[in-house]
Amino acid sequence: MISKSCKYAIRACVFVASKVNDDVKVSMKEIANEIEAPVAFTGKILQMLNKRRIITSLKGPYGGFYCEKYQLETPILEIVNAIDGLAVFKECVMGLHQCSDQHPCPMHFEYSKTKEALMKSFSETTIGSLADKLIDGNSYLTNN
Amino acid sequence: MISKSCKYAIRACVFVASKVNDDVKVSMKEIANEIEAPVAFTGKILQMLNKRRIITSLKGPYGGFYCEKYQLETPILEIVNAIDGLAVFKECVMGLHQCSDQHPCPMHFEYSKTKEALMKSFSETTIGSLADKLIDGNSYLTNN
DNA sequence: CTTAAAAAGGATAAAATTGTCTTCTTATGT
DNA sequence: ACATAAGAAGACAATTTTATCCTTTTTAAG
Ligand code: FES
Ligand code: FES
Repeated sequence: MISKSCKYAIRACVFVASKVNDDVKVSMKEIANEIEAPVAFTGKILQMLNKRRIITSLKGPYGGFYCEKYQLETPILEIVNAIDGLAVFKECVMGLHQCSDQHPCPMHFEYSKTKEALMKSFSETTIGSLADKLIDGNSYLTNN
Repeated sequence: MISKSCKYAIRACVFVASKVNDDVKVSMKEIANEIEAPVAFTGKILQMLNKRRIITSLKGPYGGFYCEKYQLETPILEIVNAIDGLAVFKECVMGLHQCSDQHPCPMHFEYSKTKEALMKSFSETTIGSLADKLIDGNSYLTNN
């Protein structure tokens, strides 16, 4: 569905966002530890997210990653777009080069509804709303 | 969403199934050509599908691949299972090792509904029904 | 029985994704 | 200014997925 990198990215964003009220920055290491990903690889992902202004980074001592208020409103769709692109929501299930009502594959009319729904759901869910669920203790970011 | 191999597999099955009334066998080459995949790679995929009895093969001159009547009832889900496994329908969107109501990630309750719906749709759609849509001319297997 | 056509199987290779290591840059406190 | 702590960046390595090539086996027709 979505790539491993993208899953790391979503978890990282939600984790960082969940710290916004504590007004602390979290380091690459802390994030990598939380999301159970290799540190250096986590770094790469955080870099991309920072470039896209999905999270914010600050170098130097006492530096790290954090979310600005406006960034809490970022839809999860933007994370997916930043890491994997939007192909998963647009491509044909059967691999035709174009997915369209005009030249549909046999699964198109059944399947494209689900794709749309999925994309809508990803675009309406914000990083902040997921962080809130975490904070409320209704859900988890780590295994066990 | 699903792998390139799996897309090839679905298209291959539907193509083979669409020939069932003509009572002909189709060769690896013909299939590869139709689904726009490399011949040898198509061979590997057809091999797996044959092993799982999703399609049937016959070696030798006048040999090739075909669908037996009962195979038309095979759900698309079985093709996905044969090539990619069912992980896409079961795994956590955010990458937790287990997806469950007891230990949900923040996206779980929103997302797992869609996953279920998708899996249901894949399990209720048969190879034969897709082949029929092709035959009716309502849909296409090739680009352009 | 021989020949030939086709799929099966195994070994390799290319490309994409995921992961690692080292050096460079920036910010902070003294 | 200096030392240090952190992310940024680039080169490289491992793994997985996709693709190729060659040989073997099976089958049908003559
Ligand atoms: S054309 Fe295949 S899903 Fe739209
Ligand atoms: S736990 Fe993440 S989708 Fe179910």
